[in-house]
Amino acid sequence: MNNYTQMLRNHNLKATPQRLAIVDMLYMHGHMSIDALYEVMIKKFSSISLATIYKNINLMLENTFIQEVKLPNYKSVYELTKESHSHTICEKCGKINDIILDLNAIVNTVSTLKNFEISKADLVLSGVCKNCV
Amino acid sequence: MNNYTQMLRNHNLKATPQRLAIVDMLYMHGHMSIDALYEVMIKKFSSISLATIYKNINLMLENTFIQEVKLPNYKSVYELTKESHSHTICEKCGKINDIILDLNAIVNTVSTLKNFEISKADLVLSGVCKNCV
DNA sequence: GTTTAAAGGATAAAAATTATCTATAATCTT
DNA sequence: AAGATTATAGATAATTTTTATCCTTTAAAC
Repeated sequence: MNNYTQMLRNHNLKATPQRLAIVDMLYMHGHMSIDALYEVMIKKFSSISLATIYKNINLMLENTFIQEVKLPNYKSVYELTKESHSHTICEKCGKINDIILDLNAIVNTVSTLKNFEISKADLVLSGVCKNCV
Repeated sequence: MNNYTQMLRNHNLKATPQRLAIVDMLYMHGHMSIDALYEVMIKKFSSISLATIYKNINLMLENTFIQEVKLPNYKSVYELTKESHSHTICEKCGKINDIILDLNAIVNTVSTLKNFEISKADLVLSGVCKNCV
């Protein structure tokens, strides 16, 4: 039994082949839209329903097994939950990357300045990656 | 002729009453979803079509007269284009606020570290505002 | 005022997402 | 390991969201 099986069960999710494949795809690709996910899944499960993709994505979101990443000008993508991080997106090639940044200074500033208790900071940096300049 | 009339024309948009009202609503409310906008607009223009809202929002986006703000767990909201800024959103009351933060340190770090030319930084801070603690 | 080009409203169409229902498969119990 | 239990997959319909079309009206230019 691989580790995703157990991880899914720990989140009260049955480890179905479809689900394991979704998790596997997200792990391999890093970030995927619903469409992209359906496209790769249909290759493995020729009769998979789009509803199954949606249902599973929503369930996994509720169980914080995965996270939604909202991007300017693009559709949302989904990724496995991991250490808190930010994202870069290349406006030329569309490549999305994780990047771990220390946002403590900013978070602290806002907390004290505005009396706003921050629980989460979502940062997306848009631009041009080194391969596209 | 008020200033929005001229501003719309500068963006090659005819200054129709509906458009002026949309701009006015965005100015007054700061951030509005499509639904919220339609709700207030129907009060002024009892026969306005939802399509008109969508068409205008999309046109104004293309002309960068307004900006879309994508928020975790919420629908997108729209705001008049102004000086670059970040957002806070209260998880209790849903209130969205603008906040001007200096992200230069972070932007520079990423630029040099990852060779990524940043053109835009979208930051949303989720948490609890001072009124909701 | 007349012309013209764009925009509004009504509506249909398309796209995206969610709900329903039944057979099946995963997990639990023994 | 076999049977009982429960959640899930798939098919499909329904709903929601967004866009397109078509014709009439209106803003802006002359």
